[in-house]
Amino acid sequence: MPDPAPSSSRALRVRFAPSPTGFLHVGSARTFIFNWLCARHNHGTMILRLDDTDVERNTEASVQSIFEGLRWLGLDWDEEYRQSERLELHREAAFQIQKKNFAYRDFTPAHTGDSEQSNAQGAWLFNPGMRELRREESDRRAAAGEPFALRYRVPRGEGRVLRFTDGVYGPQSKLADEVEDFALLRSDGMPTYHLASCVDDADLRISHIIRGQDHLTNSFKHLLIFEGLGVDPPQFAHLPLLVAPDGTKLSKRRHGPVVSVTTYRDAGFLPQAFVNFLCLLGWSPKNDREFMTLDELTGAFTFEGVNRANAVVNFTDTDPFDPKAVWLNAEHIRALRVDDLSRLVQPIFEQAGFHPSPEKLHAVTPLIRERIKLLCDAVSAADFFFVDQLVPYDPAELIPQKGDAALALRVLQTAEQVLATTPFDHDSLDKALREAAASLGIKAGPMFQPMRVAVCGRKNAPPLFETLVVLGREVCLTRIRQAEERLQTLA
RNA sequence: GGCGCUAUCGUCUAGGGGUUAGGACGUGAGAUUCUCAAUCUUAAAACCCGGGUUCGAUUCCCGGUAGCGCUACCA
Repeated sequence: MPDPAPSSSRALRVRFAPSPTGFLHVGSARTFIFNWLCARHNHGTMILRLDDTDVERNTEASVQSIFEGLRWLGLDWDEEYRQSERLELHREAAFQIQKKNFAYRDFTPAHTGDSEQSNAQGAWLFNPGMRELRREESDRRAAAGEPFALRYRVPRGEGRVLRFTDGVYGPQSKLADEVEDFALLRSDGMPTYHLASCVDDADLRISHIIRGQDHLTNSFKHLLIFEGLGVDPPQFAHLPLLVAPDGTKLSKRRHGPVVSVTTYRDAGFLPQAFVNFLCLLGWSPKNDREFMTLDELTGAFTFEGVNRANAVVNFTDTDPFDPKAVWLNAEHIRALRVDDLSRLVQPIFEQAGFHPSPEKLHAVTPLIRERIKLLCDAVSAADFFFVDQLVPYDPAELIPQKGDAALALRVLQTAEQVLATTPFDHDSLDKALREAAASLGIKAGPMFQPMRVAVCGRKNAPPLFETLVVLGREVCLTRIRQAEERLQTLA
């Protein structure tokens, strides 16, 4: 083991340690974010460690998908490790723990029964006979090749109380007698999660372990391992879990793609909005602020702000995203500069089969910025700017509320004349079209609605004059003439 | 079953021995506007239950209940 003498003033080092058994899950992403916030807030070191000791379930594809997710979040890390490359360290540590008599060999065959049933009568603590096996016999059986698991020799019968102060949950204690003799090494010689994790945390001089609350009770075991290793344990801080509306822990199996961060990315969430949303789940700056930039989050982050109850991510079958996440995303979109939004939305239009020039897109962007909640909404909000031919619409939509086809036709004919002769800028069009309405003896509404439908192909669209300007005179005139023809078909 | 953790509007949360229990999302109504959106105003909506401590508990303590987690040679 490396230098085991940490000082209380050692540098802050935190780690995010996902096991690559699938895509990056929103709960994991949140754990990563809180670790990152803690690191950056305290000018510490952020470490990414892939806990990939479970060869059965780990895949390289998962590793890639985790990187993909993290890259999208846009949060960095300073050091990177793979647990599978540190196997020797773990084995050596296990050997040292055993040597110090903090662990013993258990030759009992692996437990295969239904664990629920075996737990029904009470907690299993250790396999009788194995804890007290004489050293010589244990050595002999091991030398003879008999498989064994290495178990921690949890202190018993001395009333020992295990204690630590959690950064979120406060003082924690548990009777050592109630902790089972957990495994350190499996009978195939591979380290368990508990061992590998603690050995690496010690070796990497992790100062704060920030992880999901599902590890809260595991921390007592980890305390014991650190003791066996002869190092001071790090500080612990557990985060409340993210749960589904039914209260169960978010899981890939039960809840599907809604728990994958790539689902949010693909739906057009902004990473900063997603991060903002996740931070607000189980944490509060306590000042009623909700919309926050990464810098603001970093500045405001403290463990005191972390809530202790699980947080529900509110999705349904029809709507996979929490309404608050969507709202925050809209807020972040509105906060974007036109340049940036325009650049983000470009690939989305490309995917949808539109190929707007950057200039045109730049002109369209301000018209849709306040009208979209997700980036992908941009296509349905602005497609009419980029098509050659409007998709057919119901000509009846051209007729204003209190009017008839004849009025609509007069409006369009008047509009056609105005558009043909007026300078094509916002203010001129505004003035000329309002005057035209007045000359027809109608209000702005009945004047603009037929025009809007004619030009956009639908009733709900961005403001008319801006739209006309972006579309350009020729396109507007063409579409208005087409609308007039469509109107004829009604009569 | 054992152990641990948790409990404020539907959801995310603030608060805390005496408050009209605050904000936000969502929902309803209204205002504004050329539609939509945005914006503004407004309404409905919460302290799990029972004991105790106290002049007074939603807040502190205990119990119950419920939920979650751990209870694997998974992580």
